[in-house]
Amino acid sequence: MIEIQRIKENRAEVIAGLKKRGLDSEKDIEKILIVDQQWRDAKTEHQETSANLNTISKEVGKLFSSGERNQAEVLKNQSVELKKQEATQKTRVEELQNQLSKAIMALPNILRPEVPSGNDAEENELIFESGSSPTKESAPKAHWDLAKEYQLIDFELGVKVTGAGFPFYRGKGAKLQRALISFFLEEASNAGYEEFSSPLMVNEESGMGTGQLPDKEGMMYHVGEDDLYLIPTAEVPLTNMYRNTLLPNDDFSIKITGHTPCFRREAGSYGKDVRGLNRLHQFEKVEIVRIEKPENVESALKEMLDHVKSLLEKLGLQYRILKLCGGDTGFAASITYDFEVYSAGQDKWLEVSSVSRFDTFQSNRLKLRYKDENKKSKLCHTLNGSALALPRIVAALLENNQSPQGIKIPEPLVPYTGFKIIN
RNA sequence: GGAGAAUUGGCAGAGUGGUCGAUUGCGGUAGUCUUGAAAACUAUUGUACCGAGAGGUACCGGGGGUUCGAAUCCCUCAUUCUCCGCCA
Repeated sequence: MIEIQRIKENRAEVIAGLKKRGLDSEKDIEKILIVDQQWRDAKTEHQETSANLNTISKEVGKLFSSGERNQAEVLKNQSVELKKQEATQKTRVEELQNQLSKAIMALPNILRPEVPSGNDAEENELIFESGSSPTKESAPKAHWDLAKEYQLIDFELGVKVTGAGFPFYRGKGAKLQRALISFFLEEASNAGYEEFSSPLMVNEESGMGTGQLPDKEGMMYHVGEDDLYLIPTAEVPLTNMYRNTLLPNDDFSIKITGHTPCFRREAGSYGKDVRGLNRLHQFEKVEIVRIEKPENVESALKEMLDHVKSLLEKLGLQYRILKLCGGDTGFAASITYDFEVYSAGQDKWLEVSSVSRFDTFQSNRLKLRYKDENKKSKLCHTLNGSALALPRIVAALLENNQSPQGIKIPEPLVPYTGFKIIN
């Protein structure tokens, strides 16, 4: 949620920031400012009436206790009218308030100046590309064939038991997955992130806090009977731990990590994009989350990017980094960097991490604040990133490390898998 | 799932219809005293919002209601604890 203060003070900048998303927000902004003013006026008026009412009530109390019944009755009758007025004003304030917050909630985050303009993934900006794939095969196989050949993943079994997009991992496939999770968590720990194991379902308030609700309701599985949502990413529980929090000073830099399965409905996906491990309804991911004061955000972001880079390098994967253009950047983010690994068998780039800063967009919804050096409350900044999402990493490892002898496990991963090759 | 008890400021804990945003203790902050510290004493110490300001409004688990007036009465939901049932 954009801060109303920001809209008021930097109207042009806000409109420009939204324009980069292809949004013509001028009229919406205009309306927000009008409703905001109406709300303020109504609120002031209502408060005055309340103050009057309070004064009268106290007066009545005094008269009663000093025995002046008649006088008290007169005042009581007076207050009846005022009370009606107060109720009407209150309703109006609430209406305006709702209208206002709805309008503001509907606005996506303002993009940072360095975000390139553009409509879709085609126009993302390539900012880094690493070396080449280690595979020596002239016609490398796709991971779904390799998974079958070595009995690592069983897609059909998943369809039988649950449905498409819920595969079984088995044998060395399951172990590889477990090894990757441990490896990523350990790397995050070493980088100073505190590990959490979180709930996998969240309530509606949490969905609101990080911005999945109300805008992207359809992405999450909803358990109707208990009104809970299966998390689409660990970001939701990890960030919402800090909902309604006022940090006591500005001496903080919160770094948390966690592994969770992620559940996504992925309605409307089809074709080769969903083949094999490319897009699943349930997948494992290790997430890193940071809560920072504004001064530290830039360096935190760089640190996170370096962290993800180092993971991919340790795994020996060919990868590239994209700075997403306006049209491709998510609702809540002010800037996003995507990491993609090269998948030799499919000759395709697969997204394995998305590192974003949200500025105060989430913390405003979350009411996550800190006291600055002048003891004033200010909104924290939040950032998060995948480090990393598993299935596509598995896909890339299988495809890039294949050889006639089998699939070679990258050196740093061997202590976690307990085997060096899948054959 | 059933029965009972509870939920008050950073913590502990008073308060059952009328200057209660809330007694008190601890803690925090500032000061006095001290060479320094401790102790003692004094003062201060919640959050959000409206208002140019003076000031005002709201908040005693959440929501609703009764009343001129609610922390206090009523309804409802949530959470915690105890007992029973069930269970990894």
